[in-house]
Amino acid sequence: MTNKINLQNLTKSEEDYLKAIFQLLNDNENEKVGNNLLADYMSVSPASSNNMIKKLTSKKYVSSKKYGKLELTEEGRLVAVRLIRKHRLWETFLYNYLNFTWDEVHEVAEQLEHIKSHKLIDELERFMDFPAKDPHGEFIPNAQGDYVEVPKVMLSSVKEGDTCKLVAVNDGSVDFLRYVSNIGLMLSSEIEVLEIREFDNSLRIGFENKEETITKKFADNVFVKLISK
Amino acid sequence: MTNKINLQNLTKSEEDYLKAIFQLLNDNENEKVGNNLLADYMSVSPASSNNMIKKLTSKKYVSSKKYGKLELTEEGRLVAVRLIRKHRLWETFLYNYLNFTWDEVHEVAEQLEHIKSHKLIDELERFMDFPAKDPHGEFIPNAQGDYVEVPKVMLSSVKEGDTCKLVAVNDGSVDFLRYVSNIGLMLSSEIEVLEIREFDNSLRIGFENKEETITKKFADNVFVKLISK
DNA sequence: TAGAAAAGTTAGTTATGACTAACAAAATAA
DNA sequence: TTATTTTGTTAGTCATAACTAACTTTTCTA
Repeated sequence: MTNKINLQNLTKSEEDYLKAIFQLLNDNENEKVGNNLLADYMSVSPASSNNMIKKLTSKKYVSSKKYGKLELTEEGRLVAVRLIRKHRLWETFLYNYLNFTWDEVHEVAEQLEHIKSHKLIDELERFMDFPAKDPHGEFIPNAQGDYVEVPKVMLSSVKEGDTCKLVAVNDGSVDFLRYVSNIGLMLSSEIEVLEIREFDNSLRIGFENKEETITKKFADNVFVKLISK
Repeated sequence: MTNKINLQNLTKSEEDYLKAIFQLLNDNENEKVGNNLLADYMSVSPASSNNMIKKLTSKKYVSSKKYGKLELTEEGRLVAVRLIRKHRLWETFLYNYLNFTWDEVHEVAEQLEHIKSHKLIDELERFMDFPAKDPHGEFIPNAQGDYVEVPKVMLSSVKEGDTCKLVAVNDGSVDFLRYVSNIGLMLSSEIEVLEIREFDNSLRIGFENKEETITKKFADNVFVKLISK
């Protein structure tokens, strides 16, 4: 009888849930991550996710109390980070070697990340010469499970010519949110800063074949992550 | 209401069974392929495989009658060949690019073959510049589903220096079978023909770090497939 | 050709991971 | 602070794909 947890013997479903919990905890650093949020993220009923939470809690990958918030144990976190590592390495492979486009990589990587073989993923990483970031600009965790987030910065601090991805907006005002979506920007939009006008600090930005001029105040309220190859 | 069969919507299990039936039909060209053989090959109980046969028959991938022999429909054959195509392309990738050895490739390819993406496999094939054979020397079927077997030849007809794989023995005599296994040869053994002595047509062969001398009569009763890169 | 062995089938059970419907607890608002 | 909404839980059902045990059909063999 051993108390060592076998990280290999998880079902595809269990893996998907652990990754989802990790992502939700990361994306909602301060707010509570609960069952309904998870159910929504996984596109299942709250009953289904509640079942899985119980299972993962009894298997010591998740720590949760009745009606309480969700957290991952050290083992659960490791499983999730390894999945993200695999996902990002495969996305990089598909994008750099197999002519996949930015928007095609995710769906296939979602399948490939569940392939069980340490050698496969480590050799794939070596074959690609240890890439630091995936096609979306996110850091690829190493084999030890070290996870680093690309820092979130204000759009107004991005340099001319750089490309970035919209990850959050300052949601203080409803007007502002409506303004953002009217322009056509949304979460994950890829934005290129075409020109910065020193006169009034306004920015000319390009995204999805459109161009717009935005004010410094607007750019101060939009948060992005830099994408670099 | 359409009568077109969706080749994409099969479970991993259904795919595995279809591939197994295809392999068994190929390996036992004349003999009857039935439920027990399939169960054995899949390492499940006859009840389980019988269930799946019914399901695949109702879905028109398999044609079978009660207590009768198994056959694949055209759709079933196509599913199986596409799986074999994927399996062999992945094996080739693992072997040629990711430092996998001959005996490591199968297990991982067994998982990778179930990834659903036409683009993935066609681009992988292009990336490797359309390889004709996999690391085991088997032909890789094309995207249209054309399947060609590497011909089975007598070991006595293999040229000096060539490498081949044992695929069958002439099983007329129990003595001979015992002789073969005593030497240490078995199905799938990789055999290199080191020397052919013209004096008595005996062969010096190497396999799994061993060397043996065999007679022409012995070599006439061992069937192999040539392996070429 | 009758009886035994092998091959195939059916019935009923189990685990996983979905679902709906009904209910309980917590959080928010009046 | 009570009422209402949101969030979380439980009970019971379904499909997939495995299992065992019992049974039937077919095929061998004496």
